[in-house]
Amino acid sequence: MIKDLKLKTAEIEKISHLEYFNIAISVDCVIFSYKDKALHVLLIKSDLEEYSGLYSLLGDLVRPDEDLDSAPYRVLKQRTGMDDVYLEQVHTFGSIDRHVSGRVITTAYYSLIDIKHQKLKLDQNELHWHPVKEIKKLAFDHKIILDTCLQRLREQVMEFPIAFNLLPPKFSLRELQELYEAILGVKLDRRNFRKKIALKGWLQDLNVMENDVPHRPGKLYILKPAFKKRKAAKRSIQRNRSLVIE
Amino acid sequence: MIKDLKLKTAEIEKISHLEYFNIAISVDCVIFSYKDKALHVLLIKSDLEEYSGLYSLLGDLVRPDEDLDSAPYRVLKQRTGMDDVYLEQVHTFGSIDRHVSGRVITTAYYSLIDIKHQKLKLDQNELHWHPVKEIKKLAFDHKIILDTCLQRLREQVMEFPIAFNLLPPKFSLRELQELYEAILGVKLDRRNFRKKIALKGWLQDLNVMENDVPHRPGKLYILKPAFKKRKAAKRSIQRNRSLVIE
DNA sequence: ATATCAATGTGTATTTTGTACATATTTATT
DNA sequence: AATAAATATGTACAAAATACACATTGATAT
Repeated sequence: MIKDLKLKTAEIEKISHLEYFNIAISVDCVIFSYKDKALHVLLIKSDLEEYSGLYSLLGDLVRPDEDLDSAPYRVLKQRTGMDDVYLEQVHTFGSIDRHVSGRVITTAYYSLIDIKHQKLKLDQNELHWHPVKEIKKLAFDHKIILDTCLQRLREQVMEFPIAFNLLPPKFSLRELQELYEAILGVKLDRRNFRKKIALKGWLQDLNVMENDVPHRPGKLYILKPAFKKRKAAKRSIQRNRSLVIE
Repeated sequence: MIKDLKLKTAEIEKISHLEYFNIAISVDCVIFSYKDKALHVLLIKSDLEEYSGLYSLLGDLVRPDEDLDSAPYRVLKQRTGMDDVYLEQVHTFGSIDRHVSGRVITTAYYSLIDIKHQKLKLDQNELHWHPVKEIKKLAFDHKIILDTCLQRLREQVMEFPIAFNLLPPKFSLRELQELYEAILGVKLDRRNFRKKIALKGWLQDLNVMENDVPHRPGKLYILKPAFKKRKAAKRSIQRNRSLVIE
């Protein structure tokens, strides 16, 4: 292995196996959801003394027998019970001292999930949704990871039909616009927003009205099936060696 | 460490240290340059039997005592002698079987360098520039890494003042346009290109003419100093333990 | 010196996209 | 029946992207 990576023999001798396999690799998931007209992220209370009272993202070490891109699916499945989620790799963070207890390089993914989804069960209530806007500080470098993922989400949300992963299948244009406003952190003009979305051609008019609003109901829409693929990180077959915690 | 990542004690016992530290992490550099009016990439002949005759990207294992983002700088410095390069992290590739000799997860960076730079000395002539367009196959998953990095470069080149890293300090608008055409793989309209570049405000007119062309010379420009920062991956201080190969 | 060649340098009309903005309509509620 | 609150919709204007042609300059060849 070391040979493959073009070190010379003399150097190889000097380097113990452990020295190069001394770095752990993890994934961290920035799991976004949308409720109460605000973007939320799923956090867990850090159990490290160094970070007592702080929250952190959901992550886990990557297993030697799973693809990197499979690891965040596993984390999500374990923690939320959901397995049909939108996931996208964003960036890999690897400062020497980013983790207090050792050298861990982490690949960050963001995920978009519909909080009303049936399967969603928050693992032992250890997990809580936090409004993204109110998060000032997280354990490790997780605030930077969160900010990086939020920025990426903002870059992509107007270009690709991904925001719909945060909504139930049927939604009104008002709900959709409020979602976009929550993600982007800006107010949008209703007419211009509708024009833009119409131009994308992502939506299918159901010719059905909302029935749960205390005012004039709006039309309901769905994302056209053609756009329903959950692209991004591929979900390859996992070959777990019975390490799954459930 | 394992505790921090939220495995439970029962599980920890089952997992040997080596099992989790069994994954190596590397960086691979897609080093772009520009010559003969074509985008080139720096490759090395693979010395693995499995890939005999194929070329591969320049990479190395990340050392336990260097930041992830520092590793590609080290690789570039060692291989080309250059240390003031533009580098940007693109994506991390981690399929189980992407590397024939073991589990290696790799973070890909692309780099832009001026091939006419004085310091550039290709390590023992093992390295060669290949026109990107002509590359059909590479060792490992390096063709996919190359494609991913090229795509990212194309996305960024109109938005940020980075293409200039591929040119000598002084250049004509013709050279700049030819460079953009090489990167993007399309012909551009001269007047529209100039208008667009002018609008960006990146360039400073030197009021000096080319003198090495067999036709009417054009004006020479430089990138305004304010835009000369090599952003992207930060170059943190390395704390190497005398492992540098030179 | 003159003619030719090849590239530089420049502007306008058109289309497309983004932005600002107001009123009539529908339904639930009182 | 009146009111309140949201839906639904179009147009004028500005900004950005695109398509397109000709006069000028300097090097070169005769």
